[in-house]
Amino acid sequence: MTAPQSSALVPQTVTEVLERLDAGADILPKRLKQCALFTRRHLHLIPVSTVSEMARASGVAPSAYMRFCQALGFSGYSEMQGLFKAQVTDFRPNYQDRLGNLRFQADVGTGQLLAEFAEAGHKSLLSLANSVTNEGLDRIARGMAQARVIHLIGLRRAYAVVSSMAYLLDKLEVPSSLHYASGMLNASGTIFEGDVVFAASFAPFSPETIRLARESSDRGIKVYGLTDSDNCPLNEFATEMLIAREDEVAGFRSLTASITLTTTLAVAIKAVQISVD
Amino acid sequence: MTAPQSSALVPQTVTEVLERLDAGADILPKRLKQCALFTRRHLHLIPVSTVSEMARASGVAPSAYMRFCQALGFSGYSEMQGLFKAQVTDFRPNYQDRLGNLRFQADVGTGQLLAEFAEAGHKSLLSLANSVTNEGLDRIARGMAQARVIHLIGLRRAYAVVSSMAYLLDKLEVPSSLHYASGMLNASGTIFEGDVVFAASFAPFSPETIRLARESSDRGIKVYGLTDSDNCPLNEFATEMLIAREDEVAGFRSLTASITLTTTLAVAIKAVQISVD
DNA sequence: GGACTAATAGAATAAATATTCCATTTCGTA
DNA sequence: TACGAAATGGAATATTTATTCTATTAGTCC
Repeated sequence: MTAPQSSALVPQTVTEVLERLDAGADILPKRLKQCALFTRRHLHLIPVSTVSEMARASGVAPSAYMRFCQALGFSGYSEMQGLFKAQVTDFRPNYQDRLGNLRFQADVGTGQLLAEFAEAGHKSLLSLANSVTNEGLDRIARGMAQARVIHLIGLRRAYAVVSSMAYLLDKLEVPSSLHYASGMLNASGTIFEGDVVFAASFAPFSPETIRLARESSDRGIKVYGLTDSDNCPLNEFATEMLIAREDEVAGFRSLTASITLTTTLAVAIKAVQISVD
Repeated sequence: MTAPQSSALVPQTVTEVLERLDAGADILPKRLKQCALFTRRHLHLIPVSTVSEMARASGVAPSAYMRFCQALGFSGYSEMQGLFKAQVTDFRPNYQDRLGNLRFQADVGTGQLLAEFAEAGHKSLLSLANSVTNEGLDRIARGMAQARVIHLIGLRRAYAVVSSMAYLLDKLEVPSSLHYASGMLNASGTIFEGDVVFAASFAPFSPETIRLARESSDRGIKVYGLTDSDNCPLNEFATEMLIAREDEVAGFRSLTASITLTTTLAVAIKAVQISVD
């Protein structure tokens, strides 16, 4: 009469589901085992998929997947999906209330904070796509692609940006050199004609970054700059500038736009080099 | 006769939806503006919610939310939801030849490349909001807030992530220490009881990061981890794990989700410390 | 302040989806 | 190999959910 009660009560947490999944892997019949195997590896699909989709992806009939859910202790797919959807929905703090200024307050949930930073990220990316021109980025990519070595400079908040760029350029086998603070005093001795400098500096601008970039420029080295502000000192002598503005949350900025831009630039540089061959 | 064609063609990307959302905020009628406002802040709910749920959460009737979707250019809610479901579904495509893709990209132009990385960023942020739970992040923030010193470990692609975190924690006056590759052999001598380790490791996982984290764990130090994959070795012994999946463009990933997450975490840690005082 | 237009909410309908049922196949056992 | 029990896939049904329609309300222009 009632549904198969193979394993007692219905799972209340994702962890419980995982346990039953692992336990069932041995005892379940063929088709149901397929379901367990696929589901185990694609848990993230559950909240956004229909039974038919999960069934097809597992290589079984919808009715088989149905029986699989029941073997796990659920009444059906809907109940199981509900558990996984809750995982996502859970996030939602309080609907209608407007954000306001979230200062450091105990009652501001961490999830809300993540939502704010994600939101800021979306805005930053939109603003980036609107402010950086195709031509400008293209000119810079072409300019930098011709360099013997690309020298990367960036301190404080900009350091993560240039270091990620250094990693990517290295993987792409584009010769580059990352300048650390400690080595910067005499670093200009390692920069030669035919090289280019890529300097990232956000307000308030680190004097050391500016100085090394300016010295290089004075010696005829091409300097490309990345900043977040119109009045960056690099403007005075840089061959070309990029601007990436980051939206802020409670006074803090992520690096979403900057790193997206430098990642693009690194790949574009390699693309130019390949297309020239 | 046909559905309202208020804004030309149907949006094909998350970026386009966001743009129309922002544009519409001014010109839309009252109820539809409510939809836009709520939706803008809760994009991650779309793939797992029904029209009725989105409508109720926005404070409007289902039919109003329906008209909202059409005002955005979609035929209805299902079409819009389809676009967002695809973000979480189409994740791991096929590992293709990177250079082959690059050659293709070179033809398309640098601006197109930036648009694609921006789009990937939007997707990654959505996926982040989908997969990280409020409670998990909160537990980690509380756990790390109690540390005497936070030790940050990350190599290769993860290095930029932890170094940006180090900068931010320093600004927030949260004691932390960034471990470089060169100092890692004897680094565990600097990690004491009462400290915590935050290790970031993306596939393929650097053995050095894993080893230092494991050694610390063996000595009773709490280890928190950040990765991009379900089968990260840190899983075996970490107190708690965070997962940030990055969408890729032609085989390359930015760090959008990871840095957004660690930025949030850093601020949350400080918030917890302040609220305890 | 009245007439027109746009917008709205709720009810009606259409479509998609979950769930069950049952004839058939497969598998283990004697 | 023959028997029974379990498992399976496809079709039928029930339920949920999206979408459209329409009467009513709110807003605007003259």
